[in-house]
Amino acid sequence: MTSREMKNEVYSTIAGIAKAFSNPNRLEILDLLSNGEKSVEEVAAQTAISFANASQHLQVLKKARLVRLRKDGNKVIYSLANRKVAEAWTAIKNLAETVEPTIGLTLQQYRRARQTDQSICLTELDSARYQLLDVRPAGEYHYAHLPGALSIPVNELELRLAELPKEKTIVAYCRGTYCTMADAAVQLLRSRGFNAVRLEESPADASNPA
Amino acid sequence: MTSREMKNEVYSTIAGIAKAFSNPNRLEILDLLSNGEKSVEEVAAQTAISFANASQHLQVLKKARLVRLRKDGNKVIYSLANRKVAEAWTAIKNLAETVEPTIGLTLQQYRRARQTDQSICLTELDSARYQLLDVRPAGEYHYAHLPGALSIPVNELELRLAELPKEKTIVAYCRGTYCTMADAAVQLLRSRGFNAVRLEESPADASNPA
DNA sequence: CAACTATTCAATTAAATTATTGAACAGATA
DNA sequence: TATCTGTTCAATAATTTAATTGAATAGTTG
Repeated sequence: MTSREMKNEVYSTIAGIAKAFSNPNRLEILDLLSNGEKSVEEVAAQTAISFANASQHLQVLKKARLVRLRKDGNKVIYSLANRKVAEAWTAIKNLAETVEPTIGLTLQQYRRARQTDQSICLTELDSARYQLLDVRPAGEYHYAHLPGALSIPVNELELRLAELPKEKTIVAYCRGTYCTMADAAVQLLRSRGFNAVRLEESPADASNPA
Repeated sequence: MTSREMKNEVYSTIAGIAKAFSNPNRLEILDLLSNGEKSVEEVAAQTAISFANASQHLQVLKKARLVRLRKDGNKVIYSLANRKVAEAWTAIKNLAETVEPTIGLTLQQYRRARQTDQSICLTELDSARYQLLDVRPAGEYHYAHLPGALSIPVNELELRLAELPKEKTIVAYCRGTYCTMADAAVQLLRSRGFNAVRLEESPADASNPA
């Protein structure tokens, strides 16, 4: 094996794994799986990806060994292979937001239009004045959640407003920076007379700091 | 802007940047530029990439804003855009080596065959018994190097053996894990009666810890 | 100004990727 | 065993990407 042969093999192998990150649908799937394991069906439902296409992208991620699967009855449940997958994904997100400021501007524009661009950090939280609220599906809350957070999935929120303390500011969070469930929750809560803001961080960020 | 439109735009933008990492030639170029700025000519010479093709890959990296360029006379000099590029590249390398053990095995096989698989860590270094040796081209040494290291480019090594202390073990390093200049240096030094090993780390690793 | 150097651009070809469709398959349920 | 459900596979078409070649460009040197 010559030096050139060794390098070609090594760089090609790494490029093959990096290629798994090069498609927007797969990135969205990685963000989703960062919040807990999901069946193909759920992945397709939670994204705008067709069922067969979601399966195909999951195959690509599997071939790159970025995800694992287990079978549960006739379902196939996918999850991230290990912590380094989320770390690499975070590093790429970080890099992208640095070199391509339009990402931040797009987010800002989306949130400004909904008046949900205000957010507070975990370190500013004071349980006397704030109530953390996890608006993700219950399964994701059970997989991992921030200490002290209440779980009310955004689609049940309207029916369960009574569970929330009127006198505190509600701090809603969801899957991460690019997830919009917390925005919807904040808008709903405000329309019902609550004080509400988004949380700056997400559980996935918190366990995989930048 | 709907939630879906926002997500599509954000994930597509990030995927576009991630795509820049999905080609083996570009990864080799990133490793090269981690060791200091280079002209297109130098990039092509140091890799197995043709001149026009190197230029093309550099354009791709430029479009993804992973590299910057400056003009010097009639040369165009490329360098990494910022620290986060090297950080993301390191995260990807780390991930790849974890999920794809063949990378490590290939490296090991290459070095075993040359008896250069032995290496020592920076923390084990004791300047009374070891002499650090930087065998990269002089320009890369001047861009950044480890404290206490001597600079003798590997292609000049044979003529400059007299500059090395016979009684110490020579610890050679080059561009990084996948660079083979230190292996060549260790082989040459041993054939001339020196004690020599590779250094585990590289300057790029040292300034961008995993 | 002519010749030279370093680089980029344009055109081409071969190969890979993406999304869609519908068929195939494997496990669970009746 | 027949049927249903969740998933994968195979075939296709549209789009991208990669490498090669040679021409074009911009700055420098004689």
